[in-house]
Amino acid sequence: MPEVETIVRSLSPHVSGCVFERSALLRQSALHPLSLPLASLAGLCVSGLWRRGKLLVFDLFPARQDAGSAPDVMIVHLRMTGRIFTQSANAELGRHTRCAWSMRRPDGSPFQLYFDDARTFGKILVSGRERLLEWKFWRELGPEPLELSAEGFLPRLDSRRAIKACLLDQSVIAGIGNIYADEALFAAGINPSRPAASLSAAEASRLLSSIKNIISLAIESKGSSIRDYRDADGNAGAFQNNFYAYGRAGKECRKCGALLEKARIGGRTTAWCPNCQS
DNA sequence: ACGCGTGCCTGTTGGC
DNA sequence: TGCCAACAGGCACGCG
Repeated sequence: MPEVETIVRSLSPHVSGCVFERSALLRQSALHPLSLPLASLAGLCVSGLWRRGKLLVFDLFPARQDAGSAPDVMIVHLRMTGRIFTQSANAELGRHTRCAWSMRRPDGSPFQLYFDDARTFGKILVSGRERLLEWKFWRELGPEPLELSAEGFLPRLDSRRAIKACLLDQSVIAGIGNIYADEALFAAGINPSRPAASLSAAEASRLLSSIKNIISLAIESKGSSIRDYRDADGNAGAFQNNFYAYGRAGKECRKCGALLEKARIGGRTTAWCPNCQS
């Protein structure tokens, strides 16, 4: 999510106020099954770019004659290896380019918007706002962590699942991936295997504070670049240098020196300090 | 209703 | 050096 937030900030100046002309879908599976055809974007203007959880949302200005049937939003989910960036109008496609949009700036100059995705997990969804509610994932997406209160968070943890699994569940809380789940649990001193419902109100409050703190710091660092992630200008993030838990299994804890442990929790590789997290 | 395991997908890594 | 299995992970889906 800090990566998506960084992409919103870096891509927005390049696409805001620009108009879609042609779309080239190079990999059919990149289009979400609920999406309208990409051809429906033609003539629409990007009136804003924002983020909801890990989803990148393009607001589309209904500038066409047939505005009644025109989509008013395009959502891009980059998943792990997706990248989105602008290119010159005559640029060649990359090996992993899944979609390319020909666009025009307010001054009339042409350019392209590329969606590259090596592992092809990412999705594009063009839709009207009402139709969007047919998308279960969107409908049930949990609250934004930075806007969530401790009182709102606690009842969402009423589950026998491991707290780590709950943090990764986008309907519990939006935007937390494997990296930030491990980091937040470490910062809060909470063992990732604990049943979510076993957390006291004080612990849940501490965890939420840690989530907000970690996410804010990661956004300030422009995200974490393990390997693939780059922002819309091609820049890597720096938060990977601040990891205490993620990817550090078998290494010494940066706080107490104990060896970090590793297990699969919530279906994901998890690292934690057996001494600092209980 | 809930919680868990598996599949999707391809580039990278590490063991033999 | 080359080969290949394991691994990375966000989410959909099916099972018990």
